[in-house]
Amino acid sequence: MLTCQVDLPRCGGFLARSIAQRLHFPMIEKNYQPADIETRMARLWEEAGAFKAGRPERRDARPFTVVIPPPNVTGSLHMGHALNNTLQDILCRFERMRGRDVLWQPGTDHAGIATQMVVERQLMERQEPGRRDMGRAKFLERVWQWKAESGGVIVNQLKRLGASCDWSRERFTMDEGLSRAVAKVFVELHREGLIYKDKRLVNWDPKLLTAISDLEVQQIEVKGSLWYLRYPIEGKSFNPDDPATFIVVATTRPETMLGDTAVAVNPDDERYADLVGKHVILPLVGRKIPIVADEYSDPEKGSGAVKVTPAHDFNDFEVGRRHNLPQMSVLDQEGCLALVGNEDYLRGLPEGASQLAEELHGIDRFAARKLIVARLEDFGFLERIEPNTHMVPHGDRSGVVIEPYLTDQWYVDAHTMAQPAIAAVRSGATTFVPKNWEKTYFEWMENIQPWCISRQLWWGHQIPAWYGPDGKVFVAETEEEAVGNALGYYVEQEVITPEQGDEMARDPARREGFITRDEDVLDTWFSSALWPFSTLGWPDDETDVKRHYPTDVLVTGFDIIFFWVARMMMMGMHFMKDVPFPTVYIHALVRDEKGAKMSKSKGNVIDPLHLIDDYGADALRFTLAAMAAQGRDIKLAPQRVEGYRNFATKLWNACRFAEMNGCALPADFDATQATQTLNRWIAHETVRATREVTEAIEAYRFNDAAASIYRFVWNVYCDWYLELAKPVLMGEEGAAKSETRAMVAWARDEILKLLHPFMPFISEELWAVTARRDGLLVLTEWPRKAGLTSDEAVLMATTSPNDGLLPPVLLALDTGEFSDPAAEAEIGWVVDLVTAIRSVRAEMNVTPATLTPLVLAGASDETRARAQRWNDVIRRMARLGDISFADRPPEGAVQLLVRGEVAALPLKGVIDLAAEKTRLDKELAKADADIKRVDAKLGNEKFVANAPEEIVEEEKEKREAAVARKTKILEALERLKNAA
RNA sequence: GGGCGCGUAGCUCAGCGGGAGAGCACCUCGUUGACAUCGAGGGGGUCACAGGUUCGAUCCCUGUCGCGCCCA
Repeated sequence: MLTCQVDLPRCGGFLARSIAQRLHFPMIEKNYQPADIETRMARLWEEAGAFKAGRPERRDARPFTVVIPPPNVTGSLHMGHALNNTLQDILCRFERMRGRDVLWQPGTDHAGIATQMVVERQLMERQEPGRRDMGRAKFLERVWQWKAESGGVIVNQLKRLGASCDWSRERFTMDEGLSRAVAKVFVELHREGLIYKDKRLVNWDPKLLTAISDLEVQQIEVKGSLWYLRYPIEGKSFNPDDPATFIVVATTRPETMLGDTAVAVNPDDERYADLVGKHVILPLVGRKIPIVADEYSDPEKGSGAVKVTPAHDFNDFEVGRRHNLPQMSVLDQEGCLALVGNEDYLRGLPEGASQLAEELHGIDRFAARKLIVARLEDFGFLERIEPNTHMVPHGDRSGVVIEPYLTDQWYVDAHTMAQPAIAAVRSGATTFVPKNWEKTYFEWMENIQPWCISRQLWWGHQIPAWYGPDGKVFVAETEEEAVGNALGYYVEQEVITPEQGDEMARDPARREGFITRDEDVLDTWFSSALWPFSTLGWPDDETDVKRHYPTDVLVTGFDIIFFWVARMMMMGMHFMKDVPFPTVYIHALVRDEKGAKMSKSKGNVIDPLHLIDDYGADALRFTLAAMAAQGRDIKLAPQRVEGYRNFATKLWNACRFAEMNGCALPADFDATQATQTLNRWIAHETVRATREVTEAIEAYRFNDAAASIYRFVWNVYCDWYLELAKPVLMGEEGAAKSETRAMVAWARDEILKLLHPFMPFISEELWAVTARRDGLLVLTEWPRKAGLTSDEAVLMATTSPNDGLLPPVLLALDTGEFSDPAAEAEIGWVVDLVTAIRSVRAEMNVTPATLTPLVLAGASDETRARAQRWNDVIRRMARLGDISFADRPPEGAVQLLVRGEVAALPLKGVIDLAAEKTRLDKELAKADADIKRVDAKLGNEKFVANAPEEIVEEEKEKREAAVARKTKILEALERLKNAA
């Protein structure tokens, strides 16, 4: 314990420093240097294993579990990560200090497409053989190699941000355990019929050559055209000038006309009523196709007739199904016309059609569009072209136009799996914060489509399905099992002999070409969906699943509610029979200061690492927390970060001040037992701040929590408490001084605790250098709300959320015995008096060097006593000469109203009497306006009758105060007149 | 077309049934014993618009206008 017998400031820095050194803790450096602190504190936490879950002393504590939204292994920290992880870290550090056994589960996502693209690009840049030339095995080796070398960048960046994850438990979606979870889930869902293979239209990416899910498609508005084509009616001699010989169809995709298998008109469209059931001859191709009636065709749009191309359009696919139309692909994987050798296309075509096929074969879809339109025009089939702005699907990764494409893919029956997930949110088992996101969730879940989970990529979890020579599929968790099943089956079917079966089972080379594995991999989000339990060891070891599932809260952005949250809900409900988290906190998107989404192409990306370099991780974190109000996007201006860096500096200097004044906390100090009014006041304010910060974090109101601690530190502790304490700290030794020193240190320590979740680095550093400590701040107990007994605190830390032992009273306690209205009244008076004097001095242009006297006129005994007690402080802070008392204010003095009494500054000769009259007139007008407004209310019978009693009481008090004020102002004006 | 959200001080944003707030910017003053990364003071808003509910509306409801996002 440090009790300084020496008056440190008078001895100067040197002595203070040497005393501190003898007491074995370092002095606070003169300047706040975030970079230096961050490195050292990070190391300290690491060495102490501070973030480890399952610390022995917390074995019996209630766990608090959060799984990180795994960043892409290719990623680097952007503002969204910074926000997301800051908020999670605030919660984790907060609960850790509250005694919980915190597991913040970190890890990264293999990010199938993104990672494969990165490595492919690298191969290209190095002019090495491409993926296909290299072969699957070798390519995958390269990806793993890349992952080992540069895959961990983002993890280190998260550490720089201060993320208190249990890094010893870092997982990767493709590590062995998680891969086993993926296989098991696939096999079980397949067995239950919830995963199946189907041939239907998918969103095909012609650049990446893979199917993608609906969610990976972005609809982008494109200025295109609407082409009006004339399709000749069968049996009539086509004449471009005779509308009776053709039907006009409007299309945005003329190049797919080669694959048309019908023309559709609306059944209610009278214009075409007599054509339904007849046929048209497809221009250029010569194929005879029917005219069908279908609701899909909108009479208002285009010509009212549409061509139907079931293999290249999602709507047409449905129309085709309803009318039993053939599905005819005319494009290949890369979006080029595929006509030569295309049996579906060539079947039944007239002589000469193959010539067209040869001419157009292999041409890219967009070039083909031009060619086909030109050719249609040549023959009079093109009626006109209209400009047309419409939505065109684009791949979110490749950026190219997506092609609806007919292929075999694996699907999850999302509709069935969504039902329990919907019910869980309906019942409140999981709630969204803010609540309005539930609507978005329901909207999507209730209209969910089959989820295409297969990808024609190499990097990812290869689908655990094997095919026999007849295409029969064998799904199993391991190759051994699948092959066993397959060989058994074919032996039984007498396709092979038992001896052949044995050989194939023993030697993979022998079964090559007989049994082959599905080449495709799973959608990255398939493994992400298992994250809340796969990272806990499922299915191999359920110990941690039992302790940590369901997790406590998920913190994420709204942009991945569909991608991730919804799918975790489905998988969690299915495999764990419970929600993955009772609360989903959805935070905003971080935008640039103009509100634009940050993107590389716009060049408006603010790099969080640069902000950390410039202002420190603490300042960035505090900024993000302070701006994370629910329900609004964050427009980030770097200036805000600078402001919060200044806040850190302010705190730094306040701690230096405390140190220079020998402020230290005696071991047995009890803040509630303070005797000095000022000290009782700051204890009261500290408890209030504690309550505000605690309740705000509990309610996920990060901005309120940040605002509370900011205001308390700067506008209460620094601006008033330390200033008011100065005369005591500079004065004679004694009980008052000792208590004040202790209280300065106590409040400082409470501040460091409250601030820690937001600014972990500087708070930990200051914790270390301001006193000898038993342990790190990160593991120090959070200040309890007043009235919370230690038994209750223990209960809170050890009770599990579902056992109903947590009494509601713990969640809403007031300041209880810490409240001290008397202290508030006295310090409030000092604050008001000083503020009023400062204000009028500035207004009257009194230079700071001028020490004016103060006369308290007609002061009550209480005011006289207060003025004497606070004489030094008031004089120093308000730049006064001396303070005296009188029955009436002296003539020609400026008269201020402070809590109903007159404080006069005799400034005769210093001030401009006319200006003072103007000032008083203004105040008089204000008082009159107040009285008038209140009178209007109180004069309203309905108000008095209907308004709550306390509101009416309040209004009456306001009126009395305003009237009293007015009286004093009138008196002041009167005296002013006499002085003139 | 459907859904969600937002229009509050010059800027970025809190507040959300009972007298308009913060930070930054701006203006004035300041080498006061932690801090100029600071201190003191100040100016600045018919809370988008129009109706309605209410004793009372920036706040609740309806509509209009403007902006953003998501889904078709």
